[in-house]
Amino acid sequence: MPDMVDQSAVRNRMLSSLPFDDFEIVAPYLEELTLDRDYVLILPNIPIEHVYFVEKGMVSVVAEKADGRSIEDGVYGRDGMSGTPLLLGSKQTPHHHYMQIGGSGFRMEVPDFQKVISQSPALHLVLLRFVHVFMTQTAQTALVNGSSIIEERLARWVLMCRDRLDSNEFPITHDFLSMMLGVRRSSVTDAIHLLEGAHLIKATRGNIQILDRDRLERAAGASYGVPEAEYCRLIGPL
Amino acid sequence: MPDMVDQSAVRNRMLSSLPFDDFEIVAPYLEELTLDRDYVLILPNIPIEHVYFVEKGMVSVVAEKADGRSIEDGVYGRDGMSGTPLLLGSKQTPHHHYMQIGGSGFRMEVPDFQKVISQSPALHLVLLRFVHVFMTQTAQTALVNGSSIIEERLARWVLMCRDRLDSNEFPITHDFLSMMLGVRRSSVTDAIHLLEGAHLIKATRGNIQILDRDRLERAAGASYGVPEAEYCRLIGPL
DNA sequence: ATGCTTGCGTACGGTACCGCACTTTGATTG
DNA sequence: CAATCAAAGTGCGGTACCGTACGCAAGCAT
Repeated sequence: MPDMVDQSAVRNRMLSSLPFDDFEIVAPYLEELTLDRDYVLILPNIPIEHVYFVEKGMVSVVAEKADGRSIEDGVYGRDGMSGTPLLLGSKQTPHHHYMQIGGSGFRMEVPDFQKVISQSPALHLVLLRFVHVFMTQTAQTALVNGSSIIEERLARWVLMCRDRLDSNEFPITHDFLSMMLGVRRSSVTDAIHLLEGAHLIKATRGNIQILDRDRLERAAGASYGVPEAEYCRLIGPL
Repeated sequence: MPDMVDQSAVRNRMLSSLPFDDFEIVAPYLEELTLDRDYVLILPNIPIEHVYFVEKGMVSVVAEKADGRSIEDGVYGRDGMSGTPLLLGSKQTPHHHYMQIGGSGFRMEVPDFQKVISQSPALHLVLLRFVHVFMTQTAQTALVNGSSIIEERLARWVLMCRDRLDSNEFPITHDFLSMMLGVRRSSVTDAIHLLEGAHLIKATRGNIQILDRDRLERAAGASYGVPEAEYCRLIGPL
């Protein structure tokens, strides 16, 4: 058995929120690893081999159309887990999961995960609740993709990023943001300039820094908040 | 105990796909009822009291923004069930579920549902799989809302409707479609005229009829198909 | 220093869709 | 059959965003 992970040092909410007895069931199967940017957690339509509990960094969940266009459905980091389809009777998913912001985490082989789930109802429950919240997030993405201007959607994305990292600053290029939001790269540049002009963020080459979180939230308007409230209600503060 | 429902007459896929022994567990709690257009199955942020198994008709799942704008996240009919949050450790959801096309179905009180779920792993599994497919549908909605023109999205919507009703014709107004797609009412009118011009559909007052399903699917392009394939893979043909 | 690559600023014509509003038509009701 | 209302047709100016593309600058390797 590998060295036991110390729960008090764990940042992932799915793991840190467990009663100690449940954590002890899970811990022996956790393998720690670094998760560099672009690391693929799940390939579309391929059976999942490992589930990942992110400690640092952020994952993008991306849906791809047959014509090559793609867009981000949602993001997660230490607030969740990869591999939720396994809880829903599917070994795979049509979506791509990869590290958008590099970091680190734990992973577990799927057979071990299935065993652990059956032994720890507490873990099973919190993971199902995460599924519910993530569905809410995806629904909110559908909503804002259809009804909000780019500036608001960008503000929402930056806030979601902030919630999952513990930093007001993170590395991201306009090019990647344009893929996430499903818009032109130069439209992202324009939207960034608008938020910068209002002194809400500061952008440098490959980097975005939040200057005023409260006013950024106001800039996001009704785009931001619903899934976040649902997370608090069911799982706890992030 | 009410009269037992005859499984062979049941059209809802969640119920009709069950082994007979499992169906017998479920059946005693089913209450048959008509579901008129606009009937509300789930109110946002209010505890769910009944779960519904639709037999005929179609449900819209709608997300609302604080600023009043709303958009459809997905639809279901005899392919699914209302009340999936209950499977995910939540008694409520931020979304609105109501009959978009009137019909009929069964309902069950939530405490009975919880009991039935624990007694029938087969039902539990197929419902979880439906959750997975519905997530895929919502993700696809996010994708097309952000990257497809209205004409394609309309074609997708009509096809999804066709899949869930057994008719090539169904009652729907441009006004409702505009709320579902999150666009202007007159933009819907324009898109309908385009599809009509290509002889794919025929629209009359408050009504849409499909003339050529195959070519309509081609008109929907990459917008249509991914969640539908996932349903077939995990649950079966619809 | 020199080149090379990647990320960003900027421009221009084009278009899909918007908000608003007025008209016309079809169904329903008294 | 007239009155009424909901549904659909139509028009017009406006704008958010697109596709494309070209130049510049920051960082990296040689």
